[in-house]
Amino acid sequence: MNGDDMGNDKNALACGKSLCDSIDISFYKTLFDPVRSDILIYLVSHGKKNIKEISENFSQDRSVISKHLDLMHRYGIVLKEKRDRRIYYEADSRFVVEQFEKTTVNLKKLLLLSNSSEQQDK
Amino acid sequence: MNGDDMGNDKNALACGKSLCDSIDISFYKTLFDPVRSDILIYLVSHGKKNIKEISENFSQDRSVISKHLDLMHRYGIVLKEKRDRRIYYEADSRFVVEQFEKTTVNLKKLLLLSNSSEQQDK
DNA sequence: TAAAAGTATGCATATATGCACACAAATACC
DNA sequence: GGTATTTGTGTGCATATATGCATACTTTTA
Repeated sequence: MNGDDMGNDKNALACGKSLCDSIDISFYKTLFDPVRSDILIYLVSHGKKNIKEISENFSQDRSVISKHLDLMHRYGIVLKEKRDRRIYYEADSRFVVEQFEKTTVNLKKLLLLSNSSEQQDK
Repeated sequence: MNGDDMGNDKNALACGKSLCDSIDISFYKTLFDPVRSDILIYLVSHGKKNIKEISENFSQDRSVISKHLDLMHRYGIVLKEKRDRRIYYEADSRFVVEQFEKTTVNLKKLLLLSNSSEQQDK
């Protein structure tokens, strides 16, 4: 980005919001990993499971699954619950769906906004 | 995934669909890259632009921007149109929004489906 | 004290990104 | 027409990030 055309020809970010601002990219990057999305589906269809149970159904090591779940938990994709010596994970389906709904609304605003001034592209 | 418990204790994929099946993960991985989402926003707010114009507004080299746009075009995020010696790219906002809407619907089916049979986890 | 469950660490590999440059194709200019 | 310039792409290399494995460690419980 050249400094000299900031403010008139503007860089992508100058004209309001960026996707990064209005959307939690990290959430989607976390969700759209093959292993993690498989874990999510596994949890959706099997209910609460601990890491040992999960890793027995995947080719990856316990330590790997543990890190994936930590990421997923950090972004709200799964819930964590300690019971006796185990930590049970559970898909937070409602939250995930809500994120998508929210993002869809934001995207409409962000992407279709300029339709009025730019409308019939061709 | 152990082969011996396929079909009873099931791996994540055995129990119906996976996220990968019903959702175009590559589309989202392509979209949720900082540079590419910035390019998308740039195109949304500036209309049709060629690679030279775009790369002048980003810090990356033309060749880098070219590759990003190629990826974006492959997944339908941008439209391509050749005019004289230039190739103009344009955000396909409608398509992007449609993808999100479709995915939201799929996710609801996929993630909230098991609510009835799963609510009492255990 | 031993086993189970989860996590942290170091290392190896895979993938993604970016740069610099060379190249191809189309056009502009003499 | 022939040459130079513009525009976009392909390639090789370097770096950054992500993923996975093996292992050691902590904590809890049997």
